[in-house]
Amino acid sequence: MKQKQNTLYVASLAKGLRLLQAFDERHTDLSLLELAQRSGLDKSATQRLANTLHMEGMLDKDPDTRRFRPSHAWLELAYAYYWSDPLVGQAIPKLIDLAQDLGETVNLTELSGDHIIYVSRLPCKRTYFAATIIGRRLPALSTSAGRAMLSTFPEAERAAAVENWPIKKFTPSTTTDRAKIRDSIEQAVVDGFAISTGQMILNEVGIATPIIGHGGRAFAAVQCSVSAHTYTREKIETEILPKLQDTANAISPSFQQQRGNGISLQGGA
Amino acid sequence: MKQKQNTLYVASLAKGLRLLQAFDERHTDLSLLELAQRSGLDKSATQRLANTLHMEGMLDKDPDTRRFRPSHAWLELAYAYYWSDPLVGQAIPKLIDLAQDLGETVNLTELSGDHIIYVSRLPCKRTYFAATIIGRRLPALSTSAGRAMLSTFPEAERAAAVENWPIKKFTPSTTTDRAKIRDSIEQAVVDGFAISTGQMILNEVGIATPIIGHGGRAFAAVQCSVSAHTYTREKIETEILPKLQDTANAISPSFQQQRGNGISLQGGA
DNA sequence: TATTGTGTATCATAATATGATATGCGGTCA
DNA sequence: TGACCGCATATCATATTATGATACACAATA
Repeated sequence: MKQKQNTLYVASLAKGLRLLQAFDERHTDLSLLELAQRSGLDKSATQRLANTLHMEGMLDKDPDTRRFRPSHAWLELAYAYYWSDPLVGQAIPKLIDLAQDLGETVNLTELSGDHIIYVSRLPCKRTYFAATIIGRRLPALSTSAGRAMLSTFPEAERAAAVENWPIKKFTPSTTTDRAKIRDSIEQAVVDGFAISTGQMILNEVGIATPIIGHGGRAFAAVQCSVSAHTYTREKIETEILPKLQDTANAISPSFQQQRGNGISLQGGA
Repeated sequence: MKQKQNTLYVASLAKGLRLLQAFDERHTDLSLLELAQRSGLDKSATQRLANTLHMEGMLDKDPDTRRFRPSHAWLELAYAYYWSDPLVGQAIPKLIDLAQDLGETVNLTELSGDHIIYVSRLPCKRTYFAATIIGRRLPALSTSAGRAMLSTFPEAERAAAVENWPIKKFTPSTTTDRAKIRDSIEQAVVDGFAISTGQMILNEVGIATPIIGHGGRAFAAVQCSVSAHTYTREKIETEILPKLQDTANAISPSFQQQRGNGISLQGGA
């Protein structure tokens, strides 16, 4: 295992973290060997590290199948995160009101490097599972929320992001043409909001308004997802947008701190 | 640092985890020295471990104040947890419907040792912050959800739990008399649901129905919190309870796996 | 300017993690 | 039934890796 430079880096800890990150939507429970394969560690190391994580309550272990799974401790970490994020406390009451008012699913998203992450979600209607749980990361360029945030950035940064940030194709109608994405963002600069259709799921419309923070830049957005079957563009602009913008504007002034732009805060390479 | 037995336990990893667990509702961001104090590690160890966590993206670091904070990665872990918990996928759609139907806050809780933990929350009205975020752990005996789950346990285990499990006083009206808690649970055995008043917050009423799992035992519950000012006991029993029970019953049959009773799954001591 | 409380960097030492190897255990197939 | 296979678990000598005392840097305060 490569030592990342030296003496200020505890490799064992990093390896242990790699084990945690081996779990995702497609890998919900893992055997020892699977864990070893997914983490790239050898059998012995995996054994010791997984055992340690189990002892410390970070991994559950099925006594019959001997397979490991995320433990409740993972939710406790999320709990601690929420208290530490100054935006969440300000936003949640207003988001609750908004969701009840609209009767549609409302999300709070933050910028995390070149992705957005769902920090808080208030589902009001049944949808697919991934749309109901927090912590999901998506390429910023492919989401209404990401485009809304980017629209508050200086022109040069917007251009750089459009050019370099990753894109992923989720549906046949996901936009992979960066020129079109640029247009969408530039439109958001004018409008103050962003709309995207069918980027993640067919016939799903996302509407997002930026939460303006430090220096006029937005690192968060209020987002709403509705069905294209029940909402026309006009209906969205008259019924949803004003309330969405009011909510974002109401959150903005009470939130002064910058966070999570992924350049200054994150270390490593 | 004591080596927990030997050779199958990586102390550095455990120490790193202790650093993560140093963050909670009262400690949202920590300096290096605070981190050292709260984790019980010396300055050098803390420095190396915190630096590693930062490099790996598990801790954000404010470039000005040099203080550490939980990173978005903590939410990603929660995301992975949700996929791994077989109950959540079954429950969420039904909980959404329930919350919309009732217009009141609905929670999904699971048993985690002798505590309950909020796994999913669907707030419909403004409340205090801690009631809106997932991952909160509370002593099972002090909650309607915990009592509802316990009511499905064999008599001997119920008795043992009432006697030994922890209690914490949150409000002046939190019940600390274990005899009364026993009565409350025995009543739930008969009724099939549990109600508690003012345990966490004054004038807050909690109503919970167990989600029956493996072998008739419940390790999860559907819970609803309402204000005693707007709901009488009768109103709760007629308007809320039937729907709550329907939801719990609808989830139960589709959920066969046992999880998280905290005895068989957790290791260590 | 001196001082205190921080964060950061360095380094010799030994304690700690390493990973090859061996054992145990439960299935599956002939 | 017996041999086999896959996987989890245990062991142990080795040197790689973490250790923590110490020294330095920097900012805020007095």
